[in-house]
Amino acid sequence: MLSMEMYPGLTLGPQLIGDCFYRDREAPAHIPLFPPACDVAAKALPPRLLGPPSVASQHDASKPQKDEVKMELENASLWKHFSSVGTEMIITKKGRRMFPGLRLKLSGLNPSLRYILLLDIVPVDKSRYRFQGGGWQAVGGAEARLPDRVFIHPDSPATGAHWQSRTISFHYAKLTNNTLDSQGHIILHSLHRYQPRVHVIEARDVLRWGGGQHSFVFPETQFITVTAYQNIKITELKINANPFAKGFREDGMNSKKQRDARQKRKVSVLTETLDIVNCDPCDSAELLPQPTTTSADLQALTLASLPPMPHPSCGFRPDEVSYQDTLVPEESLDLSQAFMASQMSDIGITMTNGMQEAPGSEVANSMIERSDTMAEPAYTSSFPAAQANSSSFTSAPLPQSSSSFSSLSVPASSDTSEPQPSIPLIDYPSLLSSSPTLSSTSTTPSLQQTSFTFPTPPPSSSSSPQPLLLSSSSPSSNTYQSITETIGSHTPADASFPAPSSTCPSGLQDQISPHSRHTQTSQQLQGEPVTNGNSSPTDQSSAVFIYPNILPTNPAPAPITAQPLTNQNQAPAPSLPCSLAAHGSSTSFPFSSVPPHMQNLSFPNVSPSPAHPALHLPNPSHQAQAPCLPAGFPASFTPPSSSLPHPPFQPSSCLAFSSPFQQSVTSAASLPPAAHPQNLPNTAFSSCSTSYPPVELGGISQFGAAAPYRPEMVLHHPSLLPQLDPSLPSSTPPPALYPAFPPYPLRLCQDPHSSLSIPFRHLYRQHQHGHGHPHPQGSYLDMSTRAVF
DNA sequence: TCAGCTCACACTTTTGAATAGC
DNA sequence: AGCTATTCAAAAGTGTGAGCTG
Repeated sequence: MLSMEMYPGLTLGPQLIGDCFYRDREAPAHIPLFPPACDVAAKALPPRLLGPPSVASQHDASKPQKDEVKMELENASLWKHFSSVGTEMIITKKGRRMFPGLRLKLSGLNPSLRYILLLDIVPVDKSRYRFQGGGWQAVGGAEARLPDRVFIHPDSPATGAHWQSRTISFHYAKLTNNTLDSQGHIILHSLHRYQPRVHVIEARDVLRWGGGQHSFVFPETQFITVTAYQNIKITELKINANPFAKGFREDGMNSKKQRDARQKRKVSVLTETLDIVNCDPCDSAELLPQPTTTSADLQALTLASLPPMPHPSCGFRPDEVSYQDTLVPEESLDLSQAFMASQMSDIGITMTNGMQEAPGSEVANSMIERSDTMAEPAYTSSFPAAQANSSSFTSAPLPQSSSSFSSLSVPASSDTSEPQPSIPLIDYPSLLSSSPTLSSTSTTPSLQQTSFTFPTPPPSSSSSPQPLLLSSSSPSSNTYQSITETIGSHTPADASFPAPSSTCPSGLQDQISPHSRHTQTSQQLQGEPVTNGNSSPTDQSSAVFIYPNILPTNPAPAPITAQPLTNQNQAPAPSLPCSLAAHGSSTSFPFSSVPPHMQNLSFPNVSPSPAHPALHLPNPSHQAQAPCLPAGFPASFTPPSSSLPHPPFQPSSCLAFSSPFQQSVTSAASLPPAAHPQNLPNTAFSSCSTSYPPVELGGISQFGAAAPYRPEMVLHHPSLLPQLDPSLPSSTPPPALYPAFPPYPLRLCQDPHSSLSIPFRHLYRQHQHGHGHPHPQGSYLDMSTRAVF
């Protein structure tokens, strides 16, 4: 289930609402892809079908070793170096990658189950920052929260074996400050402080958000967004650490010296051009390279005057400049110097590891990023300490103890139900530096145990949203593992990731098998190692993800009945009003922002057919109020900040906080309009979490004709759910697989369009061309519009 | 006036098509 | 004909700095 902290969009504050309505106006023809009926259906679903399996959680608790999921930040040292200076991330209109990138190591996953990895970035506080006096100062309040987007790792979904067999990198994720971004990049405000988060979700649960889900936060990955670097130290660090910026190094062709020389030469050439009379062909000879020249300035000048062809004497080495050379900076680069120098001895190792990486620049980057894992410099974040007055940092709820290392079981609703004004301000840097547990090789993140129930939010009267961070009332251990509270019910003990044979007609499986094969082929073509993932018998046939139906009639899903997280007040649903299940039409749904092999979501039971009354819930207000939202949902409701509370983490600490995705919008709605999330009472479960925030598939670049780079998978938080267009004609709906609300299996397909069912193709075209939407690539299956109904 | 943003620029790396060789 | 290795050009990523904007 989506927590409001995870997906602030769930709260649908004014901003989001406005956004939704804006979209609606702009695309009047746009039909909600995700039928509100589902919300209704979800609301009507019996609690046992919607909530996270508490029983499983308890069961898992008895077997702590089984479901403990660990995540390590492989390049933690690099991050800490940056953080010690004050990490800045450039954001541009076109999107900018993060550097350092998130390089993670996962363990504790079931090798045979498939998981989806998500990255999202949330504000740390509600402050805007300015670089003053050599440091960042909070100045004023943050700008309105932007639509939250989620970046899905391109490998998703992949088996646990796959994730655990390699370094996981999110370097494809891009950050932008373009609020109208259609590329699916993560939209951030400049001069704001953010915290990346990584979520691990069982693939088959991704669309139902009911299965085990783990969220991780690494404090050292916090950064401040900028459009131009403010801190020269950061610039130097980046230049020395990022291969793409090699040209700006002292010995690079784009170094300041070289640039100055070029500029000088340019002026000189211009002068010569103008002064034709005085032009002497021999004059240029003065600038010819002098092999014996040792003066850097002269060399630079010489280089500048050289023709494009590299000259042996110019200092330009076509061969890879050794890191020894490039990483050892000038005097001014004390930080990077110390750091890089400390890594030199390990480069060989890191290179070796890097070669195992996925294709792409990651290897190059990994060469550097990995190197950081070997050394552990003293880490002191340069981010301003929380200031009671100037920064909302102070207001952020803070985990109350260092015990947050341990994963927390979802606490009782009372755990965090009280505001935490009394929580001492946490000086993030100091905490980090004082951490005794700082790992020299990796960082174990804060862990956020969340449960997804998606797309069928548990209807509940529960009104208690779950703060992202829970005060660890029961830090049971110092382990950094999360305890999957819900995985048990959804995760078969065996490794099989079943296209539930028992529930899935063979016909469908046959139908989708080609996709499965195709997917594997695609992966191979992409050079992505198809590792253990396919070794599993289940994987062999499960390229098509048929999510176990959680319908009342479907016995497959395990005992979700007794989950403590589930809203016990959920109204029983004798029948599912949601038409999705009724038709049982297998509809391919392209996630443009999803990796090619994942671009299609098959909704076996989803029928876009307008014939289904349940799909006709075009009432915008309905969405706004949602099934989960009480009628009295305050229009002026202030979206609870998803800002991360200033974590009292210790640097390597695993801040375990239960922030189940099962965030109840209802609960948010029930809060005082101005309620701050941090002050919101914590509920272990949510009633209709996912129903509300419409899942918005933000920029689906894959759909675009010209995806600038590898498919990035960014979802708008409010719309992780593929939406269905009830108005679209349903052509030859496949036989219903499930009588009731469908589980939205994922269908793997290389070409999203080819596998699209007609209705969805139409939908896609509609998005792309239909109403003149500014997004040229039509990349947005912008689920956020769902909120507009 | 100035902080912040945009864009063009030069450089580097990555990627994939084209080609050659076996 | 098929496979592998090499070459090369285009695309993409990077920080810089001038110019623009509010």
